[in-house]
Formats: sequence, structure tokens, C-alpha cells
Amino acid sequence: MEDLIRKNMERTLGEEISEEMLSDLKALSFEKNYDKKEYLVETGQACNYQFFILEGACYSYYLNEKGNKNVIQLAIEEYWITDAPSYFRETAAVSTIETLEPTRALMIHKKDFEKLCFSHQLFDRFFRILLQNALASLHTRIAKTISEDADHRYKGFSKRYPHFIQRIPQYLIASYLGIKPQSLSRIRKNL
Amino acid sequence: MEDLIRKNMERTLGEEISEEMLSDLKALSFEKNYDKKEYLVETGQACNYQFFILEGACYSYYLNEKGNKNVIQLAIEEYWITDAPSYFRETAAVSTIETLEPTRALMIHKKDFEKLCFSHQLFDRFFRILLQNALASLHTRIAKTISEDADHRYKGFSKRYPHFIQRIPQYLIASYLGIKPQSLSRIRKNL
DNA sequence: CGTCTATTTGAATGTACTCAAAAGCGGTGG
DNA sequence: CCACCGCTTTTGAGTACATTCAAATAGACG
Repeated sequence: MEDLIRKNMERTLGEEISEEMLSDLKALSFEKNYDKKEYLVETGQACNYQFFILEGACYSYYLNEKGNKNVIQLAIEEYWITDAPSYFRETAAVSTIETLEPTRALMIHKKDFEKLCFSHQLFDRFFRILLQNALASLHTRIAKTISEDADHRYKGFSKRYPHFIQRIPQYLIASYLGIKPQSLSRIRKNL
Repeated sequence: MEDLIRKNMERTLGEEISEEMLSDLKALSFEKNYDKKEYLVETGQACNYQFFILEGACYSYYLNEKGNKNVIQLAIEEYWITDAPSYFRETAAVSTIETLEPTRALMIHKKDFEKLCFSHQLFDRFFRILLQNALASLHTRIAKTISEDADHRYKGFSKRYPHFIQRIPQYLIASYLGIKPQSLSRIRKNL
């Protein structure tokens, strides 16, 4: 459980992290429990934390003028999630993050995030790699969203993220893929 | 010209950078000129550089199975562009980057990028902010791509990036927005 | 001036959407 | 334990938006 974060960092970095780093991380972060359907981040408010999901599931979404939810990110165990614009700059959150299950998350305040990066080169590198990976997958997601039809997008998604298919409601996966729940239902019917 | 990069960094960081940093940057980067329709990065090959456009214009795209170009990024003066997966990890480039005009670019090798980040905390911060901003805009782009119709996407785009409308061929803007050139032509006809 | 590329226009087609309603599923309380 | 309620998924019918195919026009470059 506590070791989940260590495991995650070591896998990402490809090297072991010291006990000192780990204890600094523990000193500058904390765990919190959320019920189902609670908000980790609310649109319009400052998002001061980034979250590492230890247990549970949540998702982030934008609301457009019509009031439709547009799912940006899905997160289960070992995923990081936050509202990037708000956390990294000094703006209000543009997205909402909501739990889908009772969730236990490790939270890092933006100030402490800076401190961690400042005190250990390896944290800096870790978070840069996180950002780089996120950027690379968003590039791929954009390319698929603009070039493939709904059917292919769903097939690709369920192949790449089978664990999400099990746990995330279908209408949210539809939104993530940029289609309506009715359409996704029809796509699934034709295998 | 040389000062363009300094200006860009200082604006991003919100503080001045020292002469020492600037000279380190100059020692670890170089300029290169490209003709129109030349490749900065080719799919399948290692992308060892990131590019800061000093003058000119270029774009990056993925090719899908059908051989369609899917525009990921557009870049003119003061934009950074690279193939993130390849530059940041040790993989082959998944995208192609091609010039649209004769282009002069500042190039930073990935090794030198590491050196710069290692020697000056401020470079580290600068590039993290770049990544964070890129992430935030991709989130917004995804949300708009999956939630708005082609008409709104074009209007939003031309309001936000009027300079691209001037300089980038229409069929590339169409691809960036996830529509066909014929459709964009019709959209423009109805104002 | 001629060629190559980009943009526009037309007509037919198709994919995904909207509106509407039924069926399925899960949790809660009587 | 069963009945009810709310939420999710499925299904149907009609519609709208964007695509495809095809061809004409416009623009850029040598």
C-alpha cells in the first residue's frame, strides 16, 4: 500500500530510490479517504493537490456550455490525476474530478511538490517523466480521436485498457472516446 | 533572433535568466536552416532533438493505416516542437515533422537537454512548465474535439490561433481539427 | 504558359446523433 | 425476501452532420 508509490516510482525511473527520498516523500504527502461520488477537485476552485490513487477509481471531466460531461482522464490504482492548469499554474480548475468508488489517495500539495523536486534531482526527473509520458499518450489519443471511427476507437481502447472496461461505467467510456452511450451500446452489439 | 529564446524563457518563467545560463544554453545548442518541405523528424527514426522555431513554420503528423496524415502540432516562431515519445524515451519517432516554409530552428540534443537541466534548476523548471502547459492545452483540445461540432471547433481555433489561419494551409488546419478539407471549405463558406 | 497543388462545389452516402421508450441491474426499505 | 426506485444500458425510428467520390476552379511556382 505505502509501497505502491515506491514501486511506481522505481518502475518509472528504472532505478531504486533511497530510504531518505521515501521518508521525505512521506513527510510531504498524506493519505485521504473518499466515499463514492465525492469530489477531489471542483471546477472553478483552486486545485492544490495532485493525487496518486492507492485504491479505488475516479475520473476527470470538463463541462461544456450544453452541460455535457466530457471525460478527460480515467484513473484507478497507480494512476496520477490532477487538474493540470490549476495545479501547475495559479488558475482555477477547469475540470472536475470525482470518485467512482470509495477511494484512498496519496495527496501532494503544489508547494510540497516544488520542495520535493528541489531537494532531490530524482523527484524532478520522475515528475518530468510522468509529464512526458502523459504528453506522449495524449498525442496518440488526439491522433486516434481525429482519425479513427468510433468502432475502431472502442476496439483500440478495450485492447489497451481492459482493466477500465471491467470497472468504469460504459457511458463514461463513451464520453472518453467522444461518442454517445447509445452509440457505444450499438457498437458493442456488433462485437 | 538569438534573443528570441531568452525572451521566450523569461516570459515563461516570469523572471530573468542569467548571462551564465544563456551562455551554457548557447554552448549546448545550435541553429540549423531547413528548406521548405524538409523533414525535421522522420517516423521510425530516433528523434534526438527538440526544436525551437526561430523563423519559419512546420507541423507534426501521424500517419494511420490508411495513409492519412493526422496533424498533431503546428509550430511557428517561438514554438517548441519534437516527437515526445522518441525524444523523452528511447523509442523510434511515431510522428513526422515537416517544414512548411524555409525554417531556422534552435536544436537541443537530448543529452544536452539533460545537462542543461542538471546544471541549472531554472532550466529544469522551464522545461517542466513547457510540459505542463502542453499538457493543459492538450486536455482542452481533447475536450473540444470530443464535444464540439466541426463548425464550433473551427471558430474556436481561428479565434485562438488567428496567426495560424494566415500561414497554415487549410487542409492541414482541417486535419488538426479532425475534419476533411472539403468540410472545412463548406464551413468557411457559411462564415 | 503549363503543371502541380490547394480549394471549392455538387450529389449521394453513411456514421453517429437525437428523441423516446423499454429492459436490465443494483441497492434500499418495508 | 421481495418490491420498488433510480440509474445504466439497450433498442427503434428518424435526422443531421460530415464523408466520399467526382469534377471544376483557383492559386503558386518554375
